[in-house]
Amino acid sequence: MAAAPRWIAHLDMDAFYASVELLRYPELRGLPVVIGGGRRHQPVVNADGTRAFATLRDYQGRGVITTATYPARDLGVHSGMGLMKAAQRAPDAVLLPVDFDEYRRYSRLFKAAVVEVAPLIEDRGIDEIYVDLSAVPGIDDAVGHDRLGGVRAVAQEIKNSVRRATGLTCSIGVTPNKLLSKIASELDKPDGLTVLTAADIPTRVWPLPARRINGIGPKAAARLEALGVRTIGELAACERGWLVEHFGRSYGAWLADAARGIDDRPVVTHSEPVSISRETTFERNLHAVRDRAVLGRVFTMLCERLATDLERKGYAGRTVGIKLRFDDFRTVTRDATLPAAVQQAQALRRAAGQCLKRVDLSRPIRLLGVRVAALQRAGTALGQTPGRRDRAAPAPAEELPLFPG
DNA sequence: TCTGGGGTCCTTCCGCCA
DNA sequence: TCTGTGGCGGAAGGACCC
Repeated sequence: MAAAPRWIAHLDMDAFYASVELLRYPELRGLPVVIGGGRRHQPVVNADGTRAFATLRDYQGRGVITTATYPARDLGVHSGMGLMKAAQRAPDAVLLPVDFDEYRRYSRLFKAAVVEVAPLIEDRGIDEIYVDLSAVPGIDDAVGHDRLGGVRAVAQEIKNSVRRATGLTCSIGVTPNKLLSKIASELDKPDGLTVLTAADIPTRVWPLPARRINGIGPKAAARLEALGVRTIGELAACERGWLVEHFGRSYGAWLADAARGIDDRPVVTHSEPVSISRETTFERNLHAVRDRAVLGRVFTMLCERLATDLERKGYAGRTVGIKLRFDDFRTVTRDATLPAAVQQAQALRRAAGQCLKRVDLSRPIRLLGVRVAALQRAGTALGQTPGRRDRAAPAPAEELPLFPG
């Protein structure tokens, strides 16, 4: 029996963080604004009640742009760009600090508004979701001569609901699967609504760059380009076997399907986290010996924050790991699996300290992170030993770990 | 003065063990 | 007893995403 046809929506909030900030600071509408650089650079209220904002020219540090308004993008700055570099291109652009608590609040608001219309949603981060519309009443109804009128009406209702709840616009793509919907939601940004069927793939999808497929990143796109494949259509014209030869069995076969618009992944309405981590990039590179004291304090602080996160979310984890990035941007990780799950900062610190001893620390360090994986619900499983027999246990931690702090 | 922070998933390698 | 094999879990790195 053929699977029932599906209608899957991808909803993406338009320039989400920047739009939330513009609700708060409406006087910035129409101006180039970038969000990024941590929590510094808060606006200052003048004596006459007006607000003074920092500009990019004031910025010193290693931050990157998290989001930019459309006028800022017109000046050649975009998310991921270093703020120092952006300052050269747009020194007068307004700089606002990130406020994740506020973005999370609006995230909850818009998701709740969608659930009112269609309850089956999959969280894909703070500003986007997938929605399974297949069972929404009226979805298959034609409207006048528009065979897809029901789909458009439901999608428009979702957009209206989000707008009412938040004052923000979003873009929606509706197609038979998640892969195509993700592409479709970007076709008419901002405030877009795009419905595609399989019949639209050759005209609407195939002309796009291969990079527009979610899962083809900069590396894969460059390799495809080197093989003479630039568009999704050119990728669809490649033989599956040839793609498997060049990209491996799994990824090659996936590329072949993706280019043809084939994707049967379900909308997943519930998931558990796999890992939780904390990391920080230093204002200046630190040296393991010379900056031992400050490294130790940061290391302890990261473990304490991680422990707080674990407790708040109700998890403990058996695998504790560290991440280091050196001045040459090389990244190394080390992790260790413990006999029992841990949650407390001291236990994390002890395990992470052991991991640290396995790394050559002769190069200057720019980033330090701590991670916990193999998560279990705290309380139910905390302290239980694993089913599998332990590997040879590492020697007991002699105290005086690296980075005392 | 390049390049944040918090995630997921996949591949490869390695050691252990049946 | 020795050697080969394959499964499995853990470790490390990399690509990708928001």
